[in-house]
Amino acid sequence: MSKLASPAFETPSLRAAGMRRTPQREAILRVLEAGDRPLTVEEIWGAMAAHRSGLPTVYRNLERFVREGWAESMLGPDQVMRFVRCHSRSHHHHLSCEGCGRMVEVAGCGIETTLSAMEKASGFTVTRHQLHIFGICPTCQAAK
Amino acid sequence: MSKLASPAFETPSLRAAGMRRTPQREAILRVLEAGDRPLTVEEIWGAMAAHRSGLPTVYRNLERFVREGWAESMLGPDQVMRFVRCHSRSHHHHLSCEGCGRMVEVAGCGIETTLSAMEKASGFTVTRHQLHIFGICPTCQAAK
DNA sequence: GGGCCAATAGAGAATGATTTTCATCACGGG
DNA sequence: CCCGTGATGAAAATCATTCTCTATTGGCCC
Repeated sequence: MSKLASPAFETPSLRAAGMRRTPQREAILRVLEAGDRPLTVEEIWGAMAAHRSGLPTVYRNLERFVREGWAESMLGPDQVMRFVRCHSRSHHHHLSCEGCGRMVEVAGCGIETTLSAMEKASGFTVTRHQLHIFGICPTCQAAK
Repeated sequence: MSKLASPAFETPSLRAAGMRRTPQREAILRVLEAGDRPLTVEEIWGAMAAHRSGLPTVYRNLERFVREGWAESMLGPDQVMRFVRCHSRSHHHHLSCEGCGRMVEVAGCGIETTLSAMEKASGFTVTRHQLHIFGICPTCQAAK
């Protein structure tokens, strides 16, 4: 436990992605990491306490993280944009609770066959898809 | 073919939905009906030529139409909100071309089994889902 | 370890889509 | 044909997001 203690939660690879390692970026990632539900820009900004930065910086970086596939943005039923950290960069979908907003990531995707059927029927070449699933989480079901 | 000729394209049922039948509403629906791709509010507004109305009216009515399930809103990759007429009020999904923006509606949905698998795995009770599929339409594929 | 340069952050203003306000208007039941 | 209520229009207000421009700073090089 010397002063050489490892950086614990080493940021994925800001560097590897060609980005400089700044305290703001690490703070944003940390906040996203801690959130168990999609967060608005203001929520993320407000949670950055120590490293409070300018909103433009939050916007700029979130945009970049989304581009890198580290986070995903989604427009909820309330028309507000929210961001979540993608724990997996491989194919997955999000399942969010209409009660508390909490969200879980569902690995994989079982709709490939559906998609290929659609391709055949329409003549389109499918390039990508977004699937957002809404429901009530176990906790909210119990609270009901 | 008397002067009693049916109102041709009778609006779905503005009245039945508790809405008054106004020229603005009919114009908006007509524009949506004619569009073969998601349209922005400004595009819809601009296409209302004869019945030019105020932008707030377009917004108000689109919101209502979406609520009634007659249209659907979607945020494209360019972050602009667009609206499409749902030809079917039954379950369906949209497949849009990343080349020209044209969109087709795919009847049905083959992901029920996937969803129920997710329900079991997560403990959530799934209430609804959104699936947006992107691809290249036959025309754009040929043009390539 | 210090210096350099491009990348990045900050502040504040600008932008622009969407919404609100409120007075006027018109659909449609009686 | 009249009235009450819901709808529209015009203009202003909102407010999230973006832009501009300058000051910082990360981190590769020597």
